[in-house]
Amino acid sequence: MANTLVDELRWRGLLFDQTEGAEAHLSEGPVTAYIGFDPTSDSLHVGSLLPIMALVHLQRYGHTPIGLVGGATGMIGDPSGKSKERNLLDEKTLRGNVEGIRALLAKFLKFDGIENPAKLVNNYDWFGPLSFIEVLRDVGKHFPMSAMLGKESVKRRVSAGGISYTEFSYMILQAYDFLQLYRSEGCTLQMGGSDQWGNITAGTELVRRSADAKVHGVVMPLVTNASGEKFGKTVDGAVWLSPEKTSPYKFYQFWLNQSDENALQYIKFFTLCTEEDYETLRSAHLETPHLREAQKYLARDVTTRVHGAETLNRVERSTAALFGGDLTSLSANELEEVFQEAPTGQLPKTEEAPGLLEAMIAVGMTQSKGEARRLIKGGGVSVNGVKISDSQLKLDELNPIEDRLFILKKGSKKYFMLRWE
RNA sequence: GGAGGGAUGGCCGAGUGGUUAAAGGCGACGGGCUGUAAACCCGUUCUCUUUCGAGUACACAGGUUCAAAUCCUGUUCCCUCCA
Repeated sequence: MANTLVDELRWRGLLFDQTEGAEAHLSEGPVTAYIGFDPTSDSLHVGSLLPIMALVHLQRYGHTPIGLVGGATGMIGDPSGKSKERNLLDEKTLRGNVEGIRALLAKFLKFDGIENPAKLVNNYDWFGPLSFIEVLRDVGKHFPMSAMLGKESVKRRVSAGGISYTEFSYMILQAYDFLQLYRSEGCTLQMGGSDQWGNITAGTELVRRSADAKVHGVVMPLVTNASGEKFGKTVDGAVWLSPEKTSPYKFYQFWLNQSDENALQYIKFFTLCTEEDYETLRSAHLETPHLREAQKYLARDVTTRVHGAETLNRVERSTAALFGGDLTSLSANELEEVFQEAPTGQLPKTEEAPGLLEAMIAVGMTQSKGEARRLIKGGGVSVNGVKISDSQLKLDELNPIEDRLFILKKGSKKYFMLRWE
């Protein structure tokens, strides 16, 4: 372990910017720090993993981490990094989302049994009872218009077509969070992604002006892949942390399929790998890149932390069966277990067996028979591990497993399951 | 308010009466190579049809013509310039 939190963040490449004196402040002793999470969905996606890891690092270095869920700010919408005005969520939806986030954070942080237990707060608790008049009088007074208009997030939105008063006010709310946590918890540090810099400094300003205290901000880089695209988005959409939204199998595969460069970077970002172990792994990876040890390490580590060791085990067994293993060595029941996350279709056993083309449509592999035919012609389809070249085949000619199950494969890694019973 | 330009397949973009289901690019999908990678190479990419072929399609609604994405009229939407 590095000597201090800042050193730790630095070698991991997680230190993007910090307010003046932040590093000194952190080295003086344990501090209380917070990071905000946006509850616009009931699950966080992998993009939120970085701030979560930041809380974890805080706790490891003896600081007290506070996770703040924006029950109130989520109703407003942060204009940072957004090009459009957001839809507002109702209170009930938000409450549900907050609960989901609480459950998730519990997997990463210790909430009791140690000297610096993590805390979770919801800013709706203090914004709910607060009146508009109070905000304008006590908080708004400390915000010069010129400073607000000068914020990058505001400028970009104004020139991109406008911003509503509601979202314009967002920074005031986030700043007030900091003030509130400073007063009630002695919180002196806010962390976040670099897109939060404007909001964070709004907070340190507010605390300085209204409580006459020096508090700090530390921001982390935004995670992008090697080609600069936003991290965590795939063609199927975001990669979520909850198993209901993104299956553990897909989750594991997401990490496993990272490029060499990204994998090494992400190990520093998303695992607790020590610097020594990292260097060992890195040189091993550079020497034998085809073994993809970095990807495997990354996928195992993150999947275990998010979904648990048991789930990792299951996912790895599926992976072994799918890549390199022999499907037909498994029983129908085992296959159903392995492919429980694959798209599944069903066809009835009729007098005349349905054709393969129909089956492909039934499991959602293709939209039309023409497309199915072309795919077979191109050599992109296997059934129960056997590559198909004849699109006229009927199901009874394709050796159903235990006379009722087909595993269809499209391309090299997309699987579909067909029940024929 | 005045003048002009435009709307083509998931996206960009050729095409101004007949070999145009519509060039080219991107994306997507499949194959090869490989490490379940990157790069690269090849193929496919409206629907139905084994093939032949048929149907639908170039903003929308009509019209001219043997024949229209292409010409005409109206409608809707977008853009640029002037005031």
